[in-house]
Amino acid sequence: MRDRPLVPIKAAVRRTTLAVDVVVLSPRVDALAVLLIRAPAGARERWSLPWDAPQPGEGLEGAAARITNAVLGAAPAFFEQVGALSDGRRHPGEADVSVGIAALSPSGVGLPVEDAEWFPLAGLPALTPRHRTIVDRAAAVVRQRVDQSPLAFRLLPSTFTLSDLQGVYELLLGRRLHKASFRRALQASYLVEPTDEWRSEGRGRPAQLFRYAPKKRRGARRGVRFDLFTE
Amino acid sequence: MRDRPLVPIKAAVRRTTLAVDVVVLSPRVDALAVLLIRAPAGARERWSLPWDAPQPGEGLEGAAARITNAVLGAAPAFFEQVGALSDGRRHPGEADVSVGIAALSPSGVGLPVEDAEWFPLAGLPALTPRHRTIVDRAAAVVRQRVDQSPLAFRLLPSTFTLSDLQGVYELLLGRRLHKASFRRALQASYLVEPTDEWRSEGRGRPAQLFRYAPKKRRGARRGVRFDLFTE
DNA sequence: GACATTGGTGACGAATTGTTACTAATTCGC
DNA sequence: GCGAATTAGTAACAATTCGTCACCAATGTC
Repeated sequence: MRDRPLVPIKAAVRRTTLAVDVVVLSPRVDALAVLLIRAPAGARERWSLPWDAPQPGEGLEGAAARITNAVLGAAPAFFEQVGALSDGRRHPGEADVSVGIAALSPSGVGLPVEDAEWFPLAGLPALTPRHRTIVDRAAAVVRQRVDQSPLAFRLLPSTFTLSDLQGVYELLLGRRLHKASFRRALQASYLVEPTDEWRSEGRGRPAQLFRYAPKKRRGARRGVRFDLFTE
Repeated sequence: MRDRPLVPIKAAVRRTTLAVDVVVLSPRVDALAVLLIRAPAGARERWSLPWDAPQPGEGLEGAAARITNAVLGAAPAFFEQVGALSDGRRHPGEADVSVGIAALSPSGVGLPVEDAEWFPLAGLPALTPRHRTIVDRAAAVVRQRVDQSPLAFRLLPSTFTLSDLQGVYELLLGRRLHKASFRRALQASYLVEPTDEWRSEGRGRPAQLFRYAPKKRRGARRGVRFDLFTE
């Protein structure tokens, strides 16, 4: 405690450069895909996440929506911040600070502009170190939020089959789920209600269509779980 | 898709003012407390979170450590980002963007400087709107991370009783836990190991001391839980 | 009509969880 | 010294949840 200032810190703002870096995720052909843009010639990495500085008066999520719209032609269906990074590592615009944002976009919505392309999450080209971190965190955040937020429903049309829904969950979580267990948990959650429509799609029995209709239920607070500590 | 630019966005950094706002949380007399600093005379709110702009070359967590040290005289035991806010709402330093950081400090470590004081989380004085949001999010983040991160152990000395540990969990979660269930879950988690020391503290049977010693265990991946959707 | 394919559910054993109730070791009051 | 109070620690039971298997239903294909 010797070298602590005797008076409270004198806080002062400083000017820094800030970037919003967006990880647009979308289900494409049975895998989650990330939207990347071609870097200008001469850059060390040939691809990067879409990014920009936020406009004055524009919120961070607003900037993410604008950026997604500029690259994909459609606003994302869901956002989640991934964290702010100021690690001094390389960024395409040499921004001092990056705010990473995960954005989810339903498949079939929007079309990438000429210099943008979908890449499967599992097979991305080289990115700047900071972008690489942001992508990894975005995937982790999505996996963590998928059962606490109606995120999966934003990737589906307003009515959908339970198999569709399970497919989205499997894509987002990156693993297979057991059909009976999935439906039982869904039943218990009161998140969907059946419509009286059915959809026949090729072979197999037609599936009933459901819609997202969350009902209030008392918070089921469990004991401590002591999940896997990643640290 | 009409009004979408025909070429990929030309990203450009802009200069903005950035603040790191720290929510220092610490167990004080059976409640979680937040460290606030007295605002300069004339400010609309009389108290605020400790904050500052990050120094050049200093990371965001580094800034949070420096700020905490300046106000408390001790570095925090744990950090977690709470998110970046650029909502245009009021901030003591009129920063364009705030990065909120939750910092945990063990009780009994450090001493607030003259113009700083602990307030119980449940009874805070008025803060600027942005600071109020950051505090609320910090509490939520801590509650969410407490069973995924060895955060509770950072608030305890290297050896502790299981009652101590349960008390910290209850403080962080803001609710009581059942003794037998807590211990069974802890047993199953292989996070602690007993020492051969015992501590007799006033009346009652002496308690065995434990230490934090996480053992590797295979990731227990469960099915989907469909937790409470807050949205 | 047999069969492949997809949708949907009942039911059973295993594992987990919430709770009660008990035993153990100590201090306090008298 | 001795019982009451207090805190630590655990066994055991009931209820619930979870993972899985097995099956039935409805459709298209041959």
